[in-house]
Amino acid sequence: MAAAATILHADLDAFYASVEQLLDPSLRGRPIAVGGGVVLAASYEAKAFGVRGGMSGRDARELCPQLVFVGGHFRDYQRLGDAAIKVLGDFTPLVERISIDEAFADVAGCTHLFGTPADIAATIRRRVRTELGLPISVGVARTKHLAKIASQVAKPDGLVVVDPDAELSFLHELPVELMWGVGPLTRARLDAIGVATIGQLAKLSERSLTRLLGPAAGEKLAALAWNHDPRQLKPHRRARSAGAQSALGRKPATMQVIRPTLLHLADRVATRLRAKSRPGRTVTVRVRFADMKSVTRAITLDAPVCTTVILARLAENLVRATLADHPRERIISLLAISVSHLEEHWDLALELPLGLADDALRPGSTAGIARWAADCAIDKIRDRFGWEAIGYGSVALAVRSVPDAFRELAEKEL
DNA sequence: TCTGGGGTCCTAGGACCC
DNA sequence: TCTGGGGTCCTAGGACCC
Repeated sequence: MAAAATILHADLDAFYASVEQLLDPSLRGRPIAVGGGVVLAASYEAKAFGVRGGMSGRDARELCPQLVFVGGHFRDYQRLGDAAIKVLGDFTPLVERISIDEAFADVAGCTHLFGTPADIAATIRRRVRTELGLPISVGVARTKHLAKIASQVAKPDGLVVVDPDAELSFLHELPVELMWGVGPLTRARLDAIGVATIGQLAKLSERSLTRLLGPAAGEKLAALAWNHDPRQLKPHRRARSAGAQSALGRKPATMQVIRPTLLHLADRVATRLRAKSRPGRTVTVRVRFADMKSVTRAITLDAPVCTTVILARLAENLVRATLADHPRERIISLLAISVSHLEEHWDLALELPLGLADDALRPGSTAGIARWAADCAIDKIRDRFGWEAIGYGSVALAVRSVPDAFRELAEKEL
């Protein structure tokens, strides 16, 4: 007998757009897009016209002239997303949140209290609908991969339970792009050899699959196509990196542009690292040029960093080196900073003199202590009066294309 | 003409160590 | 002439996800 299907995947439908339609009833039933220059989310009515997230506002309006653009109520997205995930938590502590609007849950341990997994899924959908006013789709299956696919199939506003005895017949009819890990490139490669469904993919020989996609990806997809999903549900995953980026349009690759932008990005990242006592040892920058090609450059330090100006200086050195390697590139379109190799928990008060990696910049300097103290003071003022009350990089604020509140929605808990 | 932002994971090659 | 083998860490790039 097959194991029971106890994994739920719950996914709020067209989340940001649904919240806007909830807050403003006049928007219900109409094609709407959250955002302006870029579509951050589209309602189902807009999706019917081909409007998709990530699309430019202009392209979206071309597809759907009556499209309504709405400003985002970002605080409400956070509040309602948290509330929906909390409904899952009322049934089991085994909840793995994937993003603001999506989570896995394993209900194996609570069926004696709340009924079958299908019952629980139906209750969750009903509660999210009545208590929050939002549509949510749920997939129920034996594995994460199947549960995730089931919730996609269930959309919009549906429930799909995959019977453990009928998994392959469910899976093999579906298009390959529903598989976890099949993006545009893989899909195109499969399409080129006439493979459109997961069943067709499953029938490929291991050799032709690895020749097409490489050994690791080929093996992984073959396993998933035959329904072998080793991934366990992990309730408490810690972030492995934290970063920030800023699209610049087209700007000359000069220090007048680069320095304030990097300071602003470093400020965002380092503040988050300090708030969770998680400095990191590896600093990576990304520079995107006018042709949208980007280059990364990284350095790994002996001691972790979380001081704003030190992170900014390290990033500046990396960007300088990158530009030196590409002397013909005069225009940049994006800068990014990311910090990885994060410490689990760093006691700043105890490790201060070693923990600042200031040596990497100025051997023998004790200025790191003063900088750290300055950062702490800024953090405290912001806690009381808000982010904009004080800080670095105010020059760069003018070029931001996306509100900070939206950026925060995408940030992972460190 | 323009093309967002924050992440994860994987790979390949090289340095280095035992 | 040919020339270990395994492991770890690091960098750079790329595909993918939400």
